[in-house]
Amino acid sequence: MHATLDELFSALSDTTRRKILIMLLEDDMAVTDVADPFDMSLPAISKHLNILSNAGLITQEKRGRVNWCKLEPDGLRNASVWMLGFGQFDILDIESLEKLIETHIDLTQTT
Amino acid sequence: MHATLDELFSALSDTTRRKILIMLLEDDMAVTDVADPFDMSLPAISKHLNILSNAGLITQEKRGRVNWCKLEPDGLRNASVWMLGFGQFDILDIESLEKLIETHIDLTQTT
DNA sequence: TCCATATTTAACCATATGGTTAAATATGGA
DNA sequence: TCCATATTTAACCATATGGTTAAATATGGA
Repeated sequence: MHATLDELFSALSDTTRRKILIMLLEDDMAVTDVADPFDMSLPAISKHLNILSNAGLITQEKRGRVNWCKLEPDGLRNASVWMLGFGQFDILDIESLEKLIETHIDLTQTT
Repeated sequence: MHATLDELFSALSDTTRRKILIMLLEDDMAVTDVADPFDMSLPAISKHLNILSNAGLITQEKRGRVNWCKLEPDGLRNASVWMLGFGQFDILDIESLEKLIETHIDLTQTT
């Protein structure tokens, strides 16, 4: 269940897989629909989805014939934590970060 | 000069390379000294350092016989930005994030 | 029952990756 | 000048990665 950092960063190191993640940010999708925008065979996409699953970045739930792919938001946590520990916040522009957090708090408080 | 996200995440996907980055967080180091704690040949380390260079995560400066390796703090920026865009801040614990920022501001203001 | 749809598995292939050892290169210093 | 030190380059190797096509599998629906 615990994906390693190797698996995580490795999963993120492919453009196709990052695109898939961004697509899934929008909504859950069936494998065939994930594959649609790519100029690549279905088995290739299927493999990419497996890699994302093993990295803990998505989960797949089979309902009937359809395998629904769902983003696993916790998946990035370990990579994020590593970057935090590494000191990414010395790098990022602090103002935009604070804005982001305010936005987040707003969103949290309206729930 | 511009490392791709593929190169960046790929460079981060190896434990040896992540360890090297953490070592360089401490101080600049010669190639031989970087290699020392690893149970691996010098050419292997040399290759890893090249990968880190190409990913923009370190720079190397040759002074005399010695090739000094230096962390490139901007290197992580693109990866960080991608993760931000991806919405990592919905994931992370906001309180600890705020503490981090306060710490950062303190550090910034004492300079 | 039988065909269509959704997806995975199997077998394969070319190239990339991460390591090795041996040799080459370049600088420092006696 | 000549040896030691620091590092890279070359040639090689086994395994991983990212793709392919063909076949298998499983469910849905007429």
